[in-house]
Amino acid sequence: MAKKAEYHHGDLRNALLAAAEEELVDKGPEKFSLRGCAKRAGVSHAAPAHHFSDTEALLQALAARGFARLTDELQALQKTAPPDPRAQLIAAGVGYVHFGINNPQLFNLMFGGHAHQMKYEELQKNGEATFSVLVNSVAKVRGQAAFQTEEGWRDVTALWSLAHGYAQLASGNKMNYVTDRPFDEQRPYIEDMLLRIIDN
Amino acid sequence: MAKKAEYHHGDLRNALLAAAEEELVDKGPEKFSLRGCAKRAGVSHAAPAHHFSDTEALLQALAARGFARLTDELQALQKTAPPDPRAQLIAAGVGYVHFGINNPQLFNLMFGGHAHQMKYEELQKNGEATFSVLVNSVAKVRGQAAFQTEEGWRDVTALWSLAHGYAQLASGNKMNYVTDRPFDEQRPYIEDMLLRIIDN
DNA sequence: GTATTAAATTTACAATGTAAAGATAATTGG
DNA sequence: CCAATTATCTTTACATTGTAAATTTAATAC
Repeated sequence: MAKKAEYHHGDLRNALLAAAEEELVDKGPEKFSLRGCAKRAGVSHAAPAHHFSDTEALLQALAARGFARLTDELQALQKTAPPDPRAQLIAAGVGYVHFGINNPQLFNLMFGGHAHQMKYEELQKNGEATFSVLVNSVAKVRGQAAFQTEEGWRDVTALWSLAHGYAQLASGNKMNYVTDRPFDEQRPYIEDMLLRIIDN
Repeated sequence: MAKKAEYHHGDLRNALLAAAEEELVDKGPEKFSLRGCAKRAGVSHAAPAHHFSDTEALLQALAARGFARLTDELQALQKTAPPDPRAQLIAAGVGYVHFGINNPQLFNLMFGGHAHQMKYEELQKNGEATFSVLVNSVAKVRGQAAFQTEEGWRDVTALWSLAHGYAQLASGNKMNYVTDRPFDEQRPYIEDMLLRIIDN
């Protein structure tokens, strides 16, 4: 529990993850630098090596953390939402979009990589946890038996795709005609889109 | 029209763009290197500077080219599809997904950046051209008057979001439960999802 | 309290992006 | 047709980066 800058940081791993997110947010994925993260955390440039095998490992850990945070946010939103299944599902969908719009760089990191599944299982696991929030919400609307047919999976796929696509297009400034507006004005449109799928 | 390796390449700009795509595809966005592109094109590592101000400019030009190719593919698909408006729209939507799945790194480059709009207007322009294929297709289904109300824009937003989200989730290995199958097996599901939105 | 281990630093090096200066080919104007 | 100019590419140079190795310092274990 050291306060001053000392030889042993105490919690450098987490500090580096926080620093990496800052670095990512204000320098962008291209200009991102490991040495920059170390500087932000107040340690030498080689210190990260003791906690992350290389830059990629740090970024993947950050992505994994992003999924964990997204899962938490969705669950928190569902707790404050009305308990009926449709409202719960809408809460998750809107929360998903909200997260993407508010964390564009992190969101992109989380979904930008390819073929990293095997290598970083924590990332895989946390991603699946997020996914299961959605799946469970659909199950509560459609009934558990839905997933014995393929229709339940189609619902999940369509809902997830819709929310995800909107989130990325919005956060990437590809739909300025709608995303120039504050989020609370977008919310009814998002809800409407999601409901169109739920209500077939 | 020189064949042998000579001092003046003749068409280095295009050769570099082709090299950059190769480099991106088989090294990935992290390990991507400008010097690697130069080597692939068979020129010195400083040659690219005469055609692109920096690495970012090369990547943005590649993204712009990606949008141009996507637009072409969509229009080509629409020419072979049945002429009725719904089939035309479906062709564009399915083609969009197909492009994303077959060009995951390029697709990600095209949609991964942020705040580059002002700087690289060709990218902006080509992106809008792709977008207009979708908009026009929706207009032909709904009637031109649709865009005087907000409902037409909602259709566009929902369709685009759905296609885009599916494409990215699929190409990022986040939906293996469906994307492990060959594309022709996915096609009817994709069409079904798009139709669900078109048919309200 | 010493030995061992963990956590950080310092040093070193190869790879990269980019700038500057030089070399070579293409083009232009007479 | 030839000199001069311009465009295109190379060579050289340098700061930044990622990562490995050796070293130092603190924490832990016996």
